[in-house]
Amino acid sequence: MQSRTPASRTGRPRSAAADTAILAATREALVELGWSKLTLGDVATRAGVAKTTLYRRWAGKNELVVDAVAELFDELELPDRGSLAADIEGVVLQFAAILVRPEAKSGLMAVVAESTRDDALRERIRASIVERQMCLVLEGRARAQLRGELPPEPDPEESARTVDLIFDMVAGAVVHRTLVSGKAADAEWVRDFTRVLLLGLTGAAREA
Amino acid sequence: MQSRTPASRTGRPRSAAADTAILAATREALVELGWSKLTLGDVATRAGVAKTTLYRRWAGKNELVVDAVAELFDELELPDRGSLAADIEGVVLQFAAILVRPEAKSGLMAVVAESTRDDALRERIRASIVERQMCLVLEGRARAQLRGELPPEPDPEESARTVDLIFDMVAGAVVHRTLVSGKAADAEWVRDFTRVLLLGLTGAAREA
Amino acid sequence: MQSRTPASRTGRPRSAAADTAILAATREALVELGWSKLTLGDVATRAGVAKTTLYRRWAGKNELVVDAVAELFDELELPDRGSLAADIEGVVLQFAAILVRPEAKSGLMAVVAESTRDDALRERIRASIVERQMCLVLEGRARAQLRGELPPEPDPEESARTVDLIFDMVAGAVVHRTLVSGKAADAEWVRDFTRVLLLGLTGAAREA
Amino acid sequence: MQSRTPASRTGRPRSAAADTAILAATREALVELGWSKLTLGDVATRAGVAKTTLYRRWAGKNELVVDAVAELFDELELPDRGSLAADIEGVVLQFAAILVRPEAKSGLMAVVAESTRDDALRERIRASIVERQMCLVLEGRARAQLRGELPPEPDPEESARTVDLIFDMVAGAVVHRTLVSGKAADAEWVRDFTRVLLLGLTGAAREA
DNA sequence: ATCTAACCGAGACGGTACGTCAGGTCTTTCA
DNA sequence: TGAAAGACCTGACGTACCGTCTCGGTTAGAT
Repeated sequence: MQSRTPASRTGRPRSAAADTAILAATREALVELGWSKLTLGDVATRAGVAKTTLYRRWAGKNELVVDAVAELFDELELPDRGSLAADIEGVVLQFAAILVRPEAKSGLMAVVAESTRDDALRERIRASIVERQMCLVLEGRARAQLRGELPPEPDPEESARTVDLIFDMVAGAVVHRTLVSGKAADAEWVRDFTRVLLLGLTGAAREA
Repeated sequence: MQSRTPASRTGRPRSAAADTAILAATREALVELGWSKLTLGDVATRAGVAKTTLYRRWAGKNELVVDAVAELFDELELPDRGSLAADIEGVVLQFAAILVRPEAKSGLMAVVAESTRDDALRERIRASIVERQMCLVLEGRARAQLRGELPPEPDPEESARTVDLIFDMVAGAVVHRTLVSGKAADAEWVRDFTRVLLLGLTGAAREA
Repeated sequence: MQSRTPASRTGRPRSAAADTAILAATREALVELGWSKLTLGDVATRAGVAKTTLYRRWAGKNELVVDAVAELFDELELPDRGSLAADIEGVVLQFAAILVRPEAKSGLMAVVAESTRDDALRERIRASIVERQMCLVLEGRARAQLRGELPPEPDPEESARTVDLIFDMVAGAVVHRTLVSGKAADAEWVRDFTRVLLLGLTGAAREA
Repeated sequence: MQSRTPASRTGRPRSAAADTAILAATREALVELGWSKLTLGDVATRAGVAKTTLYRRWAGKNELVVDAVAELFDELELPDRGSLAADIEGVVLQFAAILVRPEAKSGLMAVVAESTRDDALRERIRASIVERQMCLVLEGRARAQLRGELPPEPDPEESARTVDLIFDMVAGAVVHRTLVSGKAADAEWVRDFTRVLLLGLTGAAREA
């Protein structure tokens, strides 16, 4: 997670319970205070932990919040709902359900904003949050190809471009709907969105 | 902009030059320092203005940055490029060109993040940034309907839903591509995106 | 008072009422806020006068408060009570009565403190507050000499020294009692004080 | 001194050197700037200490200056000079020597002025400055009674009144001479003052 | 069975920025 | 042209957090 495994074998081991408590406290503080008013001292107090313990494990607020928020996305799954459309609708609804939770709302955009000036942070976000979502896109496409709903991709390079495009379109639309427009990504919206997306994708695939 | 027009006739009037200098200084500081290290004291110094003058006009960092960033979007236009696809590609490229500028990158996501806990701020963003973009979507659709590329919408309520959807898809995809994925929304990507989007929209319109 | 009579005959004349209002407002603010929390802006507001008007007439807080407090000492008198002891007791009681008023308490010591680093201010205090008190000492001694209670002073230089001494002893004791010890200079204390002082003075005069 | 002895045994202990440095820096700043231009930020800088450290230990400027000035009076002693007159002259000269020092001059009157509106401050002054002086008066009287220069006091209540009176007369006269009249309390003045005071006291004692 | 290294809590440390406020000055409009 | 209104700059205020440090003490694994 955050530890770079300092390869120390001797000495007292770090308390595993502390990690859990700190991340939970971070989410709790995000809900109550939001990103900008969240302070590491407060998180430490909530977690019943000294501030030094916290700094020993995370470099700062950004890294801590990334880890705390990342755990929220662990619950994303892609159960087989029988069709590509149903699969997409299912995962988008799951994704939207996470985004409306205040601990995600407050923290996610903020760390993304910070990551525009901090490459290490961006990489951390990519690895612990974005990567997981990207896997779902790949998995969904593979499943659709098995079903015959999508043709097998001819060119691996173009394939990667398409996956990137789909990912940005899906994630971007849900995030924008939820956090910028401030409206719920409810079942109706998700249905409309999925229809447009799928028609576009199949149409583009037919053209090629 | 920020003034609530106190309608005072007497007394020394506010310096109009100060507003311009402050907003420019804010953008300059955003470029150099980014959102989180930007301080109002520093902005005041850069603008050659007292900190109190700044606080007299803006409630805080958030409001100031919204106004500073909003000015960047004033340059968004929708010249008639002859077809809906060309119009969309044009405006998306403009939008992406703004988003890669560091003053936008640093500030925009941050204020959006803050707005998740501050309704007044969200409304300010909507009025001064989002609204402008939404107008372009409406204008582009009207133009496409005149050209016969899109059918006139039958139901005004569904029409509004569609516009919202398009807007979230366009803005969301570009923002996600640029700020989350951290890749350029270049001509090739925009072409791919536009093709998928238009096929989806026309397909959905045909179904209905 | 504070004006250096710039001998300007033209223009709108200064409002005489303003001076009165400002000094009264200053005393009022001294009572409510004390020296350190008194602000010129607040005084101006209370007096119904613009801050600029105030600065046109006084150089700053110190000068203003000196004038405001000085007016309190205008009421000091030395009615003939028939004996030196009674005269002293009378004037000391008057002096103490002024010192317990909050507008004097708060302001007097503060401007004296400031005057330790500002000779112009010390001179202003001397001229408008101390001088008046010193006159009473001189007047009282003259009256006592007429009555035969004190011998005429032989040496003018020694005479001045004695007056200074008496003045410091009287004023100092009352001020210390009231403002440092924080106890009332009531009739009993004044009687005790006067007895010691007079016995000392007459004893010293007899020795010489 | 300023600490309320929170009796916390854990955590990093407070730096004892900081206290010394801060109080010395305060006196230095008093000499250079005087009370009104002294700022806590400047004191912190001079002491090589953070402003927060300063605020952690003292509630504000007043409390800090009281402690800084109080240390000046630690050097007051009452060596046995053989007679009451000599004892008084000695201590008064010591007292005057402290009062002419600019760090005392600037600070003492100012905190007394502030104390007229702040009972906690008055008590702090009493405990750390006035009390010490009062002890000298008591000690001097006891010594004089041993020598037979003063009669033993018959009534404890009247005794306390007399001590208070003497204290206000001595301290008040010296302070007034030095800070209000702005003249030196030199050997000659002290001799004159002591003669008058002693004649008054012995005369009053004889009467009783 | 005791080292001993790394952990833990508490909290003081030097700093930076905050948002407010007062001191003075300057620039309007009004009377 | 003075007075009122109020915006302006300067700079101190007291607070909150930052990230680091120094404590006294605890908890394992290694000797």
